This record gives sequence, structure tokens and C-alpha cells, in this order.
Amino acid sequence: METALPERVKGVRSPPSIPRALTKVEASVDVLKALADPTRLQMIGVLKRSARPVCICDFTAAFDLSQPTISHHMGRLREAGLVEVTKDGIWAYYRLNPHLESKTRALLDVLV
Amino acid sequence: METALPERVKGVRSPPSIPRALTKVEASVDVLKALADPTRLQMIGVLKRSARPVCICDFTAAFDLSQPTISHHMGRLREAGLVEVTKDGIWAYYRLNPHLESKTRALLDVLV
DNA sequence: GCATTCCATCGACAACCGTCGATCTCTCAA
DNA sequence: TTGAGAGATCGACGGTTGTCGATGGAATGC
Repeated sequence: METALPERVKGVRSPPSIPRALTKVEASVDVLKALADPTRLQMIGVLKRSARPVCICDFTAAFDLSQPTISHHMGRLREAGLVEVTKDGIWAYYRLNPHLESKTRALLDVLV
Repeated sequence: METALPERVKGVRSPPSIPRALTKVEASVDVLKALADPTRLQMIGVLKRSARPVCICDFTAAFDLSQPTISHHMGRLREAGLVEVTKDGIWAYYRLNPHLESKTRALLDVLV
């Protein structure tokens, strides 16, 4: 029984009382959207566990997806600031962004 | 220079070597998708900070969204197993699922 | 019974997303 | 200089998502 608290009265709204969180939520949502795909989440897992940058051709070989699709997913991760690319000749090597915000780093530690 | 490691040779793929993670990834993706929306992420934040269940009418009042949209978002959170509902008369009170997997709980601790 | 209130569901719409084949750019080797 | 390979970009397609108004169902109060 919740008798110690004011009863809700029909037709009478309580004041909103829900603080509108702000830009912080939007930033988190962008990272979450980037991670909310099985291919991209596995990509992040591989990069996080790898001591050195990984050639994107290895992802193309490992996943049952076309090369443009792999490139698209990696681009999404790059746009979200999660990964960095270095070109070496005709190859592109990706690694986790070494300057990730601590909160984002903690998120990845929980996830992968 | 990476001379201590085998050089990548043009036209010759390295073995895949990327382990395909499994159902675990899919489960994480479902939670991430549920959280990857500003409205739903704020809802989760409110529920996590609230000591008692919150009437969904408070969310309807606090957000600039229609009542069906609020109900839809809460339904998504419920489908993902993140929240639970208890009906009290004509009101619906939502709270964080008290039996969240520890990994999911850790995720929310980082996020909100 | 009847009207009112809260909430979920339905149907529809535009926007976004994942995927592909085709194409373009760049680099390297012959 | 020419050819070939790696990777990004483009255009298109179906499926999903966020949003709304309208409707339906359950509980309450008159």
C-alpha cells in the first residue's frame, strides 16, 4: 500500500516533473544507433580486441556481406567517431578511436 | 614499421580470422535498438532514477509527443524486456525491470 | 445506464536503414 | 602506360521506424 504518498486523482495531472535531459541524450543516441546493428557491433568487438589496426578486407572476407555493405557499415562507425582509418597503399586499416570519451569507452567495455 | 609481422600481399587474402560472435550479439543489438531513441533513452533515465513506478501519463505530459507515440515507445521498451508495467485502476505504472541481466544493468549504469 | 478518463491498438504516411550491383578513384606492378 | 586490385560512392530496392489521428476497451464516477 502506498498510503504515505499523495493519491493520483482522476482528471488531475501531476506536474510534469520529468526533467528534459538535453544534448547529452542526443550524443548517446548517436553512438547507440551506430552500435545497434549486429554487423557493426561485431566489427567494434574485433577492433576492440585487436592490438593493431585491422584491414577492412578481413571484414569483407569474414562476413557474408558485399564489399559495399561492409564499407557502408564501417563508414557509419567512422561518422559516429568510434573508429579511425589509416590508408596504407591500396589497403585501409581501421582501429578503435584512441581518444574515445570515457563514457563511450565504458559503454564498449560493457558491450564487447 | 611492422616488419616483425607478415606483410599483406596484394591479391592474396589472409584467412578470415575474425570469429563470428553469435546469439549474444543479437541480444545486445535488441537492447541497443530499444535504447537508440532520444525519447526512450530519457524514459529509461527517468525510470532508473525513480524510486517508485511512474505513471505513463506523466511521460505523456512531459514530452511533446502524442499519447499513442508515448505508448508506442513504452511498448518498445517493454518488448525489449527493459521495463515492467502494473495497472492500477485506469492508470498504468511503469518501472525498470527488476530482474535485468547484469550486463544490461551495467549498460544502463553507464548510459543514464 | 451513461459519460468520462486513461491507455493500447490500428492504419497510414514519410523518413530512414540495410543491402546490393554498378561505377569511380586511387595505388601499385609490370 | 596500361592493367588489376582495394575500397569508397552512387542509385535503387524493400523493410523498418517514428509519428500522428482515429478507434476500441477497461475502469471510474455521476
